[in-house]
Amino acid sequence: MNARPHNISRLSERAQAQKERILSAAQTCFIEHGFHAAGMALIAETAEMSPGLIYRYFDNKNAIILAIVDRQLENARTDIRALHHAPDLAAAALNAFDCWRRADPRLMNAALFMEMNAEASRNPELAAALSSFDAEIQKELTNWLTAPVSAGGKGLPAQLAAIRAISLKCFMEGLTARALREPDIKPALLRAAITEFMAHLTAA
Amino acid sequence: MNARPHNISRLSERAQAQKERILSAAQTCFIEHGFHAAGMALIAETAEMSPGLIYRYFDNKNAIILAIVDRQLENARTDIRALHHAPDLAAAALNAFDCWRRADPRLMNAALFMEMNAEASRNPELAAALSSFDAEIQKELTNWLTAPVSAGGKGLPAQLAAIRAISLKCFMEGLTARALREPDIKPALLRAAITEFMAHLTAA
Amino acid sequence: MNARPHNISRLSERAQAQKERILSAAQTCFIEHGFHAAGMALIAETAEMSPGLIYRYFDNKNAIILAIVDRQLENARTDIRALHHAPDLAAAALNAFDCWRRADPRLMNAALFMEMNAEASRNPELAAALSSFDAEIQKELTNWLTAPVSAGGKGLPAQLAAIRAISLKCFMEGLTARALREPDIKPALLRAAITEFMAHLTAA
Amino acid sequence: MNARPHNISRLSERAQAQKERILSAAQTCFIEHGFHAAGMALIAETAEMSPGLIYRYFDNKNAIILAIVDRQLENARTDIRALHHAPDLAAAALNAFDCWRRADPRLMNAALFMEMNAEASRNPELAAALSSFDAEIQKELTNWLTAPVSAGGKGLPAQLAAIRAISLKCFMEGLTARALREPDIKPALLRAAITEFMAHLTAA
DNA sequence: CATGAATGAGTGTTCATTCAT
DNA sequence: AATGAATGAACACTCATTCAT
Repeated sequence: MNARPHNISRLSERAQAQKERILSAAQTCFIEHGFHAAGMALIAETAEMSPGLIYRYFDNKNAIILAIVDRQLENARTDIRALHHAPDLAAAALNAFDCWRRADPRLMNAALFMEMNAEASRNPELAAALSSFDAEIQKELTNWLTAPVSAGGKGLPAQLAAIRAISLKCFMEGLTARALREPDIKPALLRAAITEFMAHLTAA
Repeated sequence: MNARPHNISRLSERAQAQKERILSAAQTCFIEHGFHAAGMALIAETAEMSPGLIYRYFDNKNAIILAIVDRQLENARTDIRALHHAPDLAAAALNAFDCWRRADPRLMNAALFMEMNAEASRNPELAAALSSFDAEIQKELTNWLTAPVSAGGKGLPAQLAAIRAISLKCFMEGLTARALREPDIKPALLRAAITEFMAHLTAA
Repeated sequence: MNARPHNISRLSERAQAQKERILSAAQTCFIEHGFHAAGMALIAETAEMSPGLIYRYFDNKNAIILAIVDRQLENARTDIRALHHAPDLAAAALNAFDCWRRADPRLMNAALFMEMNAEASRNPELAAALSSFDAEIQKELTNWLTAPVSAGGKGLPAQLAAIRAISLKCFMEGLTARALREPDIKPALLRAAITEFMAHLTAA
Repeated sequence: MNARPHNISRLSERAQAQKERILSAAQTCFIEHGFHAAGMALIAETAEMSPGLIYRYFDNKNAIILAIVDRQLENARTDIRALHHAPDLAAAALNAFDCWRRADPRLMNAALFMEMNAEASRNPELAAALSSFDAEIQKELTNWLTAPVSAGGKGLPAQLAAIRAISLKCFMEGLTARALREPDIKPALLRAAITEFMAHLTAA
């Protein structure tokens, strides 16, 4: 009766699972070796499949890179949104810092973030993805900073909110570099820096 | 008698000049194409010498990358020191932003900075260089922030200065990402964000 | 009792139909892309079946090529026979020229003819097929040229007929190359050349 | 004194010799396996060099194919010109037939001719080369057929000469196919066919 | 009978590195 | 000291063929 739809669904599920497997493997490889040094053969081996099979699911290596970036951006979006409604902003930022240090293939990762930025300066498609993501984040942050306090916002005037959003992006992205260069930074210091900055950020 | 030392010295001078020529060429190529995409043939051509000759002065491509990173860090050090004595911090930061956007082969460059960070996450030697550089900068910034106003400092207590130094590093490195992703950001907005942050940074 | 034969016959019929479907698809693909550039996936798609299924009917791609060549030769045979009884030889040759230029998947095609000849120089099986086809054509042409005029022939002595048959084969096959290299040749010129040659051919 | 020019000349000589070595190897491979089936690795091995080295002398495989075709066309041009001044046209044509059968890498070869034609239907650059060659030959043949007998020509009117040139191209190219399909054709028969056709061709 | 996911050897091409000169 | 021709392993990618379902 519904046998056919069920079958179709299962096939599609499998394809999706395969794509996921490839992306996870690719992310692991990219973090470990970089976009260029991670060869398709290594990705295939990591994904436990033949190199040829990857091309059934992705047109080429660049498509994989783009998909990875999309995934990372999606994670970043989630992080940002969590930031909005966090009762304790500083705690949320500290948690993000912790994530960045780790190499969990499902999470945003500092090294990958650097690689993405570097690669974008030569890969226009990737640059476009990052650019549109950036605009999106800017808007979201501004919305949050302008929203009335009663709605969980910070009630800042629009002009100031735009400026503060830029500041916040700078600070958070700079934190990414910290996660790479001082992964063992004294938590108390880092917390203090973040807390202080967040206080400044949301001040009227 | 002293003919030999004299000769050696002249040879050494020449060797140094050759190394310099290679590094300049390499930096130009790396900024324009990235570490991976810039081939030895291109570097050799840019340095106006044969590919083979490069290997008389550097063991391999990686050694060149290391040397370039050292050079960039030296540049960054100079920038930082200039920042200290700048009458107008915000103006200095804005100027730095401008430099990053450009691909001037003699200057620190945002894309190369990202590439360095990405590469460091796989190359321990490079990571160590960046780490020690980081510590150095942290110290220098702290010194500046703790120095009495009469000495051009900001007169902050040591504990607070350390925290603010971290903040400043975050902000400035985040600015690097901005230079890549929003090279055409409205200058007024950027200036406002920087000015505001700097005021916060040096507040008691 | 006769259920089985009946079944077998029906299966065989179906198998034949499938083979036909594959060959038609393959011919279309080969004409459009050549033997090498036409992949099994494309042939399968054109035949509206899965790649795997093709291997139930043909051992490998080469077997398909062989079968296609056989088909093309059969077409050529038919063309030749039609030529015999044509009231106007030149018109028939001109018509053939037109067919060769086109990429009609059901007709002999100039590019495919070249590819066949090229491939035959490496594939003995194919060479043998072409050779025996050639002998057959030679015989048929000779018969036609020696047959009395009353029987639609040209009434030439056997020795001369053999020579003229060779000439005709040369000319017609050369026409194939013309179809490829000068598909837009002025029809009047071509017609004149063909007419003149045909007159020479059948002269006593 | 002239040491440098001499050196330069010798280097250039070497490069030329290498190109020649590659082309000879490639031609051998192409004749034996076809343009597609002959891989760069095989060509390199045949030329007794590494695959990478080939790319110092040719941009890509297609450039090699084009160069081979140019070489073949140059040979064909020579053949055609020899045909003009031959006291015995038929003998010259028979000699050409003999060359085509052989696989001498320096001579025009029937199998390669077929491959060229087949490939041209997919390779526009190659098609253009063949097309311009064809126009050149047409002109040369027409010149010869219209030239006064006193100048070694055949003294035909221009219109007729154009038609006969087409006929000759057809016949000679058809002969190519004969060389492939009936390499062991009875020489007497072939000579008779050629002689007869040539007589027709040059008749007023 | 039929599918299409999967394989893996193969493709043309690149490039860091070496070495005879 | 300097060259640049030469290497060969690696790269991203393709495709005829197989096989579990």
